Amino acid sequence: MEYTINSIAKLAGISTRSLRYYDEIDLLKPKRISSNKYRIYSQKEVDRLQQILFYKELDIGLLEIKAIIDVKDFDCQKAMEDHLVSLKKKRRKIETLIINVEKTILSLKGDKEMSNEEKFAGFKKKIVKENDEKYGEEIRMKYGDNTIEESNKKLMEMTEKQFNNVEELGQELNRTLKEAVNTGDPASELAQEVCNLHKEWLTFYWPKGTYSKEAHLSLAQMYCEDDRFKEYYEKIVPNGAEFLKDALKIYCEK
Amino acid sequence: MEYTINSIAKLAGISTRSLRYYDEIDLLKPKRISSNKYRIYSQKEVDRLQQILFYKELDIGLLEIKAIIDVKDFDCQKAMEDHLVSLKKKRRKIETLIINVEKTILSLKGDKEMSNEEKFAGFKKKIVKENDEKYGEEIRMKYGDNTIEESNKKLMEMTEKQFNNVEELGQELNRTLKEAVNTGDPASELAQEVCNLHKEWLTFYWPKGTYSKEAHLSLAQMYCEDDRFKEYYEKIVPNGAEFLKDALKIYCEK
DNA sequence: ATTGACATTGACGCTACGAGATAGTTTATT
DNA sequence: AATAAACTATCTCGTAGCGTCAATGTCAAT
Repeated sequence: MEYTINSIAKLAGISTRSLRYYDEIDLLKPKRISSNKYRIYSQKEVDRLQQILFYKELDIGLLEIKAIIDVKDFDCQKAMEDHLVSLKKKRRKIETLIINVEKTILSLKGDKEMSNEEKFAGFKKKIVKENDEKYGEEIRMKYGDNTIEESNKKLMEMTEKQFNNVEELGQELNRTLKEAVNTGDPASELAQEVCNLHKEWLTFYWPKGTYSKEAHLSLAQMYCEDDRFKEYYEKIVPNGAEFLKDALKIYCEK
Repeated sequence: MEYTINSIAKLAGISTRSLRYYDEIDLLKPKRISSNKYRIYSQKEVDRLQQILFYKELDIGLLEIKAIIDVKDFDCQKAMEDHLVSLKKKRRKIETLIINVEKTILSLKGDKEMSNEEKFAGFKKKIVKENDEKYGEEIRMKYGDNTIEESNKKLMEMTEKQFNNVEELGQELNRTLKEAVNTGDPASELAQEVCNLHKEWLTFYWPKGTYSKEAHLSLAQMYCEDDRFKEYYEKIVPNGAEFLKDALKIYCEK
């Protein structure tokens, strides 16, 4: 059975333009070109297209799809897991955006009730307390009482979603740190990505406008001097605290 | 105080390329151009840039930001609410992608436990039952027993998140339907968007590959002939069932 | 006078096509 | 057989928000 471009397009529910594009980028070549220059596809190409569309629905880029299908010993599972991570990252970003837009709308309304948030106040109070007990002293010493109060207030204002969000961010930070330590190079791209995540993570707990590279670096040094911090990061991965400090040094000074 | 392009860029933490681009699209013009063709900014422009960056952090497009800032009686709150809707839509999409990628990974592992899902099995059973009682008969008549069993199975396999997802989708469907009925035109863009949402909603409950425009259209006709369906959509908005049928006719036949 | 840091205006690249122009080919109708 | 309708082809521009050269001009310091 042979198909023209239109019949295969209708079969798959995509445009002929897409098929021409897939031909152009060598993702899906027609079986042959007829004498009148028409593209002729066969069942084999239909099958391949099915695969392409399957991965496309998962929002995977066309070039990666090509690799998945063509490269024989491609680690498909790893690709999917990586993709999952990037999707979760996007979700976190959107969650944050939604929360911020909602806050903006509330402030436009002049409405400061935030009643839903109060429902989680007890829960969050606990987190604040833990956070304060763990790191309160250090931050207080470095930046004064005002900062820590602001930080707590900010935490109090977090919605439950935001909390989940930052929890997930923390997990990603830890996971990426582990990977980065394996590279052994605090200047590696991965290590600098860790710093980015760490910065994101920090800005959740530090009040608005507090963040600066200097403060970030100073915190990094604390990480190694203070045994409690050190222990925390060592538990995640051996040499974690030291590595993070080195990476942050490079990150903050460039 | 006057600023060069570099100083203002560092101040705001963005690239000079961005500032040139903002100039190009008339989003942020420098106060004046010096004799050597350099862009010179003043405090006023810094303030404006702050505003721009605020909205940019909410992921609002530059052209819309321009409107928000420049158009005096711009309904900012409505813009934010619209934006919120589109963000939630994106979130839903990503949630679905995540679920599908997770399923793909599971099937790659050959692991069919889905233990987390089972936690919600009881909860979902209830939903399945309700769904079955409401619409089971009709679907059974039209498409046979096999389909409804598949449908239930599919529902059973849904994670709680997916459930929330489809709930939200249903709400958007209802909301959009209300708006569309107000236009009065079943061929309007909004009405056709309703059809799209309805299709999306259906594909959650119909087993894979079942969807066709014919089946969709046939369902639409049921909506009007059957009082229970009619009542359901009438409750959402007067004339809802009739309008949806007309819109779906146009949608399915084009 | 030279160097280095900063400025300028292009122009291409990125993603996955949509849309349109223009031209040739096949199929259906009169 | 003539004509119209439907289908095919290639080519080009546009999308959003810049990053990244490239080529060139300007300013401050050595």
